[in-house]
Amino acid sequence: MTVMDTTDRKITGLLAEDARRSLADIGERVGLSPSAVNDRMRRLVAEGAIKRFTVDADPTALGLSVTAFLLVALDYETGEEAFTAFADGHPAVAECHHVTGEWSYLVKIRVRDLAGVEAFLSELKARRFLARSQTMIALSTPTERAFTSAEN
Amino acid sequence: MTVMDTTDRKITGLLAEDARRSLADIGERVGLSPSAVNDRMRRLVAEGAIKRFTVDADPTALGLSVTAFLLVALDYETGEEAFTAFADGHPAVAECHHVTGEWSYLVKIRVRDLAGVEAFLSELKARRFLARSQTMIALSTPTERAFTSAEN
DNA sequence: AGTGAAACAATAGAACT
DNA sequence: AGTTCTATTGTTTCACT
Repeated sequence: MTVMDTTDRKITGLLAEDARRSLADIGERVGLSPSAVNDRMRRLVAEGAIKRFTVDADPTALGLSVTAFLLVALDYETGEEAFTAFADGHPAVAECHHVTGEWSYLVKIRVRDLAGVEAFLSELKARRFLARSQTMIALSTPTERAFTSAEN
Repeated sequence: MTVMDTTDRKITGLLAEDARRSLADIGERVGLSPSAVNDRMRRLVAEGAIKRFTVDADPTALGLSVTAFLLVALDYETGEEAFTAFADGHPAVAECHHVTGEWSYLVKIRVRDLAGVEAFLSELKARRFLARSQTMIALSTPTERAFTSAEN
């Protein structure tokens, strides 16, 4: 992957804020013509630096009122691949990270209600993935952004 | 907030997959004219069901190679508001959730390198937010999606 | 709420530096 | 890599149902 220059980063940042900005608008802010911005955007998408154009939807409006995090230690019998394939294919799974420390995986799920959390745990148990697990329900989430700036 | 009907949910889902679809394209898929889709989209944005149009950027391409999760128990002296305000204002913080269980907050950060994790922890310590904490570094993340379907 | 048409704005491509 | 010009495509508004 080619490294992004400052202009690429500005463009990506502007799009992260508002992906409906016109090429002319972005061009003005970064000092390029609309066509040049278009070329760069295509390149960023082709290279995978921009994975996709999407909307930030309020999960609650979609009927997904509960966010929960599961710390899981996999059963020794379980192949990691079987678990990650299951997680990736499951509609409730928003994120699945292989992490350092006491636990193997941190899984973030979004479900309708607490019964949805229970159902998800039951699925994991039924498939014998779990050696042990710990569940944290999000009571509130003061911050949740798709984009993190690179100022650090 | 008005409840979303099936068409609204379809539109939101289509936009989450690809926010650059034309009104005509979306209209065909949901059985409406471009104008009607436009009306609904405006309403969804106005109501906050669609929070914004954005891009899903690869953090690595932006120079943020490390994702880490911090479980934090706040110091008794710390006001929760002071902590959430700090987290929300910090550029490294991608998510901050108030959670049930042994820990008060789960914080997801994205930083350049491991030194960035250490720097963030130092900041928390310097501000005397921490009673105790636990850090998990993401070794790999098999799944990370902005959008979770409502099929559960 | 939705349609269809016309006016307007944005994007994509070509020719060129 | 970038610019400008233009054809094509997409969006917005409005009168009407």
